[in-house]
Amino acid sequence: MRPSKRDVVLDTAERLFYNEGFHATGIDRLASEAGVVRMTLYNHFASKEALIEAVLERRYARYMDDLRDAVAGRGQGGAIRALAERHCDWLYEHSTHGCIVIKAIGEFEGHDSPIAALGRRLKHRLLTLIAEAVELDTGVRDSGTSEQILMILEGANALVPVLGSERAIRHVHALLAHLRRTQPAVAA
Amino acid sequence: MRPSKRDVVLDTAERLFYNEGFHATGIDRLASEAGVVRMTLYNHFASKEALIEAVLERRYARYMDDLRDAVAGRGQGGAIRALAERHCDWLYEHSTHGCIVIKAIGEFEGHDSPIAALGRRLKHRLLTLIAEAVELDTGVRDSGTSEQILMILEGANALVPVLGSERAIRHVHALLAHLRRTQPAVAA
DNA sequence: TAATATTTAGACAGATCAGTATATTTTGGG
DNA sequence: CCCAAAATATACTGATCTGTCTAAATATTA
Repeated sequence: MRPSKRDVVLDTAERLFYNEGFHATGIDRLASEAGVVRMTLYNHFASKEALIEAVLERRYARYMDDLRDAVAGRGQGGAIRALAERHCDWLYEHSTHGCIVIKAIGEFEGHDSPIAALGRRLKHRLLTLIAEAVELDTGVRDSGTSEQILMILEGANALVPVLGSERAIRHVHALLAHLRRTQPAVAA
Repeated sequence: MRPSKRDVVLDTAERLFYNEGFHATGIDRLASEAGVVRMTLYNHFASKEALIEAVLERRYARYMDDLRDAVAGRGQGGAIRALAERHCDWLYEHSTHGCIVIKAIGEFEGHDSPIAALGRRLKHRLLTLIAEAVELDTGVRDSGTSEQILMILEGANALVPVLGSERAIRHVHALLAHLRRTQPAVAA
């Protein structure tokens, strides 16, 4: 059973939106690259906006499921490291242009678009996931530490296009090591 | 002597590009908001691309001059903190939507546009400035630490639209404190 | 095979996009 | 005041944008 047209459209949209930007990717180009006619696209998605939202939700669900898998099982003293390592894997394999959600917020926050609102919601979900990992790891719910870890991961996302994945990943581990050394509760 | 049309165009372009995005801001809208006719704009800038580049260079020159001013004079054991504090001031006052250079890279890196190349160049210049501050502060040229500081600042930029300026700023100081505590050479 | 759902082809809409040509008016400096 | 530079108004390209309509062709499924 070959993939449904809907999935092909989503795959192509994710690739183009991520690689070339949301405004820069036109519907015609998108449909053409997906090997689909424009009406098929509009048959599955009400508008370009709806398609963008679907892409963001699907990609981020995949990403967060990966993080959850990495954290699962890891009890005290390993959850944070496992989460960070999985994030770095994702960085290396799928995020050579930074974070698609940050890019979406950047392109759409001006007009308080629902896309930007969705982007912020997704980041808050990620923050919740990190907070759960922190609690699992240290036994303490510490929103400050959680937000600092998120900040490190976002810094890495932003710097991938500037420094490359390898250096960004190395610095994630270095900064987390600093966190661990000064906050023994977060130690590995 | 009132500001030249060229400056008015640059000011308006900076505001619109930053608040609403580069692709999302059309030349007509831009000229109209600047109180200028489209031909005046093209009289001063060869193309929209050239205008974007001029905006990025001008804004980032202002930002980096601010950082340089903050570092100047601060010798051993204070340069990094001064730089970070000035960055946070900038965050609070001018960067409520994150960093314009990151946004530009995000919108244009797909087509290896000269705009994205300029963005990366500007970030490398910032990295150089940070490395000089680190050397001034600790006496040692440490590119790893410099890149980690840059990563913290970029993480803060990215999270301003998600967490707000106040929390982003607080976490910059917290993360730098962790750096200082584990690397005594970077101590304040 | 027959009924149904999906996909296609292709034209069309109205808006906006970046950029140009030209002729007129306004402005500022000597 | 005069001249040159700057800014204006206006019309024009040709391309692209998102989104819609309809009718024919193709798949799927019962």
